[in-house]
Parts: sequence; C-alpha cells; structure tokens
Amino acid sequence: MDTKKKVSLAVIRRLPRYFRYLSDLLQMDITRISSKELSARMGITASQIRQDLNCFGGFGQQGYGYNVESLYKEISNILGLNNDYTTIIIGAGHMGQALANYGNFEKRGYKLIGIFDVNPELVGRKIKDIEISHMDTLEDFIKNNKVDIAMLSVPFEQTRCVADKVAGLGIKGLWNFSPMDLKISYDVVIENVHLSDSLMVLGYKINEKLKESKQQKTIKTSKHSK
Amino acid sequence: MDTKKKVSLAVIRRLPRYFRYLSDLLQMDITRISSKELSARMGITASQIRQDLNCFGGFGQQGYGYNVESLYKEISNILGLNNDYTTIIIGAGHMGQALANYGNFEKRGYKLIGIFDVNPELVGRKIKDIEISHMDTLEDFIKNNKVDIAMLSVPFEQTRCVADKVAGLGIKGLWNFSPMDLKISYDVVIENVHLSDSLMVLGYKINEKLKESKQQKTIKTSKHSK
DNA sequence: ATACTCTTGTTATTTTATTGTCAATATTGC
DNA sequence: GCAATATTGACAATAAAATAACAAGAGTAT
Repeated sequence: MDTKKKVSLAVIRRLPRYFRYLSDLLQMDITRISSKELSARMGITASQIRQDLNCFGGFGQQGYGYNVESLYKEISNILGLNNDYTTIIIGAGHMGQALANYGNFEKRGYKLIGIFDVNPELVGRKIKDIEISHMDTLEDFIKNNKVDIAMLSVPFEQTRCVADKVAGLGIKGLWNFSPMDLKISYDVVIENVHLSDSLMVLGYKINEKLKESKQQKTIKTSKHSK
Repeated sequence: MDTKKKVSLAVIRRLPRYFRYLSDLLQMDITRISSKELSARMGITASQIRQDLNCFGGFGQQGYGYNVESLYKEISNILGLNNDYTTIIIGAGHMGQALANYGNFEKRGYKLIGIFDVNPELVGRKIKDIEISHMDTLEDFIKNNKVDIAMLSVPFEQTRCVADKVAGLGIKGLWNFSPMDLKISYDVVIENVHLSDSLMVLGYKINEKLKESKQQKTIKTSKHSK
C-alpha cells in the first residue's frame, strides 16, 4: 500500500529551481553532478538537496552523484511538465498580452489555445496566431475543448466572478494575477501570483538596509553613547 | 540599545497580505478587528497574526482588538510604503509594458520615472507619459536622478549584465523577472519573480490532484486488493 | 462601581524544516 | 583486483516556525 506521506510545499517550491539549474548544466554538457557541487552552485546545503530529492526516490548513486539528464527528466515528470497542459488567458490587457507573448511556457508544455476579453477593441486581434475571443464565447469554448489551466489577468473586481465561472466549467487550475487570495469551493487548484506583494517585500528589504546603514553611521559618529 | 532580533522573511512575506486585508476592511468602513476575526477571514491562526504583528510592536489593545486604520498605517510604514520610491523599467517588451501600465504600484508610492530599451522601434514611444529611452542613456539618467528600484524585464541572456551595471550605479533594489537567481556582490537588494516557477508549481498541484483521483477510482473499483 | 467578557502580548509546546552525521556502497586510480 | 576516495540515503540532531495556553488588562453591561 502506498503510504508515502505528502511532500511539503516548501520542497515543491524548490523543484523548479532544481529544474532550472539542471537545465543549465545540461546546456553546459555536464553529465553528472554531486549534491555537494550543486549545493555550491545553488547556495543551499547538500543535505537539503539530497533530502528534497529523496522525497521522490533515490535518483543518485553512491560515489558518483546524480546523472544530470536523468535527474532533469525525473523532475520534469514530478512537476508534470510532460503532461501537455492546455491553457487559456482570460483578460487580454497588458498583463494578459505579456503572458501570451511569453514563449517559455510553451517550451515547458503549456500550450496556449485561447485568449478572452470583453473589450470589443481587443476582440478579433491576434496574438501569436491566436485570435482574442469575446468572453461570451468562453463557456462554449471550454465545453468544446479540454482546457486545463486558466490564466486570470482580469481587473480585480471581476476576478472572483470569472474564477467561479471557469471553476464551474471544470478547469483544473487557476493562475491568478489579481491581488486577492482566490479561494474556490470547487475542485480547482489555485496558484496566486501577487506582484504587488513581491514589490512591497522589496521595499521592505530596501527600507531595512537603509535603517541599518543609518544605524551604522550613528554608531560611528556617537562614540560617547554607551 | 536596540537589541530586537531580525524578523524572519516568513513573517515579512505575510505583511503585504495583512496590508491587503486591512485595506479591504478600511473600504468596508470597519474600524476595529480582533485577531480572531481576521484569522477567520484570512484563513490563518489568530495566534500567528498576533505573533507576527508583535514582531514590530504592540499595536493592539486587550479587550478591543486592533484599530484597522492605525494598523494599516503601521504596516504601511513597516513595508516602507511611505518612502516614495522611484523606479525605472529596463526592458520595454511585453512584460515591461505590462509593468509600466500597472497602476497599483504608483498608488503604493512606487513612482515610475524612466523606461529603457535597446530596440529602436520602441525608443521614443510613450507609455503613461513616459518616453522610452535608449539603454545608452541609462547611465547618465541614473547619475542625474535618484533611482531606487530597477525593474528588470530584459531577455534572460542580458539580465546578469544589466543587473551588474545598474548595481554599480548605486541602485538600491532590483526586481528581477528573469528565470535566474540573481546574485549581486554590490550592496543591492534583490527580489526575484519567477513566473515559470509559479506555473510549474501549479502544474505539480494539478498533477497531484489527478493522481489522487485516479487512486480513488482504483480503490473503489478493486475491492479485492488488500 | 462591579462582575463578567473579550482580547491582547507573551511564554510554552508542538510541529515542521533544515542541517549534520555516518554506514553502506559505487567509483577511481594504481 | 585492491585500497583509497567519493557520495548517497537514512536517520539523528538542531533550528525555525506555527500553534496553543494563559495571565493581565481593557471594554462592556448592568
């Protein structure tokens, strides 16, 4: 009986990083890598790498390390990159267009098959050979095509409504770009991308650094304080 | 002597979320909130909320809870949202344009003052009253203007080079959209946004869910297995 | 004013994540 | 082929994060 316990999200979120580094190694024609060497490149401990990988199976070999290509493939599989997911973009504004034009997703097996918007100025225009359709046609489209993932780049106010709609139509995953924590009752997986949150964290870090350097100066100039 | 120990990044990354929820509460004219109620809204424990906030000071009051407006302001301050950071965008491709057109950043005190690209087709065009300048003018621009943050949306291959350049010119923070872990020796703070990583995690989650439901079916149909 | 309720800030506990250690075993060099 | 070296996977130890517990104090109702 399969009693392997659920792998923590912390580990999962590191997998794409491993994937990227392995991809780089492949490009450099490096065929084998030890956890120690990878650890040096990635700036994390070798122990963590071995432990992470062992959540999914013993991909390495004692005295040798890991074979780059096969580890790469293993991680691809774990991430489901060979599943050939189909995607649609809902909201063809600037962010939606940026997503549509970003080629890397296709390369990883995410095939864009539809773009939708309510704006009549946008409907009919083409992005990468895909014509932007009106939102009214969304329901029929999803019913007639297998759509795995919807990328949501609609205005904040419409996000919840659109999300509920596509969730009800049987979409498997939502990639949400609105600054809200989408929660859906349906059986849909959600990944939120909160750009503003990320920018705020950057702001915080800068702020901290500034405070630090100010404190440094204070310490240097006021030698009389205890 | 200020001996408060560094607040963990895990806490910091939750601050923008608190900020968002408080912002919502303000809009709903809710003036006070208890950790318990906020916990119910956010789906995290009340204990965590209290502990997080207490990293920065006792903003609450026993028997009352937290005053929404003043907590909102406190968190704004912690995040440095009142610092009026200036930003530039390097790389005016689709993602750069999306960033330039995203109004929320301005609202939070991030003022866009320059956009740069190498493409002569783009140079001279205006986005939101800001003319796209050629990369050759970047150095002078940074020397003549206080630029806090550079948003990097240049092609993968050029990212490292551009990052090093602006870091050397005294920029405080980098917001990196390339799928690489930027590391800079200079005194620059970096926040990476890895969209592909996020999409891969979504793929993983979908994959997991699929496997789960398949397993469910197996269990249901094969009652003879032990 | 008094009793009772609510809710914080803090400390204790539990859980989760990371790091360190080491026996087992494959590889490498001679 | 044998000794020396390298490196994993498993597990133990440590560190960090999340949760629970609770005393103390403020708010509320009567």
